[in-house]
Amino acid sequence: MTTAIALVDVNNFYASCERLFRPDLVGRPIVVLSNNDGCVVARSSEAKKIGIKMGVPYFKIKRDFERIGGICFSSNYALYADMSQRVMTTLESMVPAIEVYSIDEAFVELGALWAGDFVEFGHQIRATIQQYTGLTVGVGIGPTKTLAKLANYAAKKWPATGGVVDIRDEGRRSRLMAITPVDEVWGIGRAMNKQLQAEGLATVADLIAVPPKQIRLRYGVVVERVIQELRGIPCSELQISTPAKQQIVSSRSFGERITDQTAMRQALSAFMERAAEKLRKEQMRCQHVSIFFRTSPFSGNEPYYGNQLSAKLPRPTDDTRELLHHVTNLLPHIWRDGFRYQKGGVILGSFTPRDHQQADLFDNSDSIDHRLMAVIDEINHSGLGHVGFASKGVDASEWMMKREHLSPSYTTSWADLPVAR
DNA sequence: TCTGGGGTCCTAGGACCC
DNA sequence: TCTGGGGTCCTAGGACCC
Repeated sequence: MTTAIALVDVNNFYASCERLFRPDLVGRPIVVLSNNDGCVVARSSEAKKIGIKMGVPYFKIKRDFERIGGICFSSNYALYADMSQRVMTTLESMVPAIEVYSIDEAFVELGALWAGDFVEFGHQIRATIQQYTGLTVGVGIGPTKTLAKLANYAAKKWPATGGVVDIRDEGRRSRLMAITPVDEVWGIGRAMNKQLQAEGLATVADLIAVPPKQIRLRYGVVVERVIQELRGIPCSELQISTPAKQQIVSSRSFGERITDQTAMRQALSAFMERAAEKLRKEQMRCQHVSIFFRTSPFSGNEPYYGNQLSAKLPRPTDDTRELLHHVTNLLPHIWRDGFRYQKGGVILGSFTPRDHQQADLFDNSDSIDHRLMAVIDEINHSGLGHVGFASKGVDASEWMMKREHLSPSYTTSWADLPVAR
């Protein structure tokens, strides 16, 4: 038998995490909101059933949703990250190799592991994760990642499967493809779907029937690989070790619109502090810094302005002070008065490992700076207090994001530990 | 009033070189 | 009217993902 890959993902992950600690909410529709309590990013099955769409701005549905007993939560990433780790650890204990693909899903190498029936093993994975974490997963099995994804879709779509579907069998596969819309395929997004629909390709079966010679020309290499994978030819290996990051973004929508440059400088400085901390955690230095900000692209009655500016640094750095300096330098070049800015952020790029640095013959301040940053990071991670830089200001209330429906940090803060009675 | 954040990969096009 | 061309490197922007 050829190799087999499973995609395991948690059903309604964020909403399920919230309900784990609120058994009183069983059966009630739950949504989880994006930062700033902006739009819906996760829904319980009840919320899906009553037609709440992914990504819809919460204010548009709030009244109706709450009237029928729906409940909303702000995103609680500390909780989700911790629950995610528990799921992944459980999974790791059951199989030889996994690729953690996102916070709530992982590709699993099944290979020669299981002499018996993979479907049966899938059910075993489900039962174990359910028992250890209280969360329910779906399992899709196929010869390639893209097919495992497709199988996982089927496991969700048809509850009668019991949440586990294996499409290594070609007959089974083609029956599924004949009734699955193309946009359910991993890698086919909105734009490509539109093009495919216009050409009369509605199902996955239609897509893989396109003559191979035409594919690259008409749809590009990305779709070419997608189709190969759908035909059972792997184009993407399991990524077992985490690849080094290529860029770090720190950005936010502001709690309130920013209209003056000082506030923007402070907000971007705060983002830069976080980005620099992430950079040091990766043990990297960067040689590229960008800042960006924009007004809301949605408000039709206001003029739009957004801009981005980047700087190349003379030598790689991970020093917060130096990076903050660039924020201050870049900002005036693209700042325009008279707009109400809704979002901003910073991007770091062009990384080199910290330990492979060319030493400067005449300058040994490097090691001192390094120690200073290390001490700051240590203090900030200790939970005892926070050391920051003056450039971000002292009052962040103006642009800080809103999280008015935040649940307690049940699993990551002693003070919030649930009490059993 | 109110519309996420953090990533990757690919491509087109400009700058520059010889 | 009247154009070099090929290669490389870099960046911006788009598409996609969760």
